[in-house]
Amino acid sequence: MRLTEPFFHRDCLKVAPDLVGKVLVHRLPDGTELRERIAETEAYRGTEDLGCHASKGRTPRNELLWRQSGTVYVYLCYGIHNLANVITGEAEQPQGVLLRAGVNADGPGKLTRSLQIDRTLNGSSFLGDTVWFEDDGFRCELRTAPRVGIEYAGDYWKKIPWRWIMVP
DNA sequence: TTAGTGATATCC
DNA sequence: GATATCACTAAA
Repeated sequence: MRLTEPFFHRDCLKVAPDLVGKVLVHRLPDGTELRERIAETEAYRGTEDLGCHASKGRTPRNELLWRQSGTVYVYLCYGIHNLANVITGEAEQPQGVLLRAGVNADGPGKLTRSLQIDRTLNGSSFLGDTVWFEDDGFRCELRTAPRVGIEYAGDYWKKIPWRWIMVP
């Protein structure tokens, strides 16, 4: 079954682990449906989280973080890679979950590329008919780890275990 | 280990 | 208008 608004309308620290094992579906204009099971997520939470884009203040680029839960936040990183996030929690509280990998796509850039998710989806919703998540009953063990690629965030935020990985 | 890539923020 | 930076990847 498809995940609905209440699933995302929770703290990102709850949504991130729950999203691992779910299936992300992208329906293309021609009707093709691309699917990928999420294998890894990371949580980014609030302006005080130095790893979160929101810590730099509200800008045109990151203002989607303040939107209502279920919003799609896709941005370009290193000029090449589209990174996809789901907005979670209350509106006006900047937080979200980064989709870091799928079972067949090892890395956030590879995940979006294999599902053909790019910045044209930025600002749309995971509650609509273009991209959504499905729970097919799959369950698995998880392990946690520190987040990746935020060397600048300082010791505390760099080490906090807000990354969830599927254990095969 | 390192080049490649381009939008964004931050400084003139 | 110029520049530094970046939640990464592929090739070597």
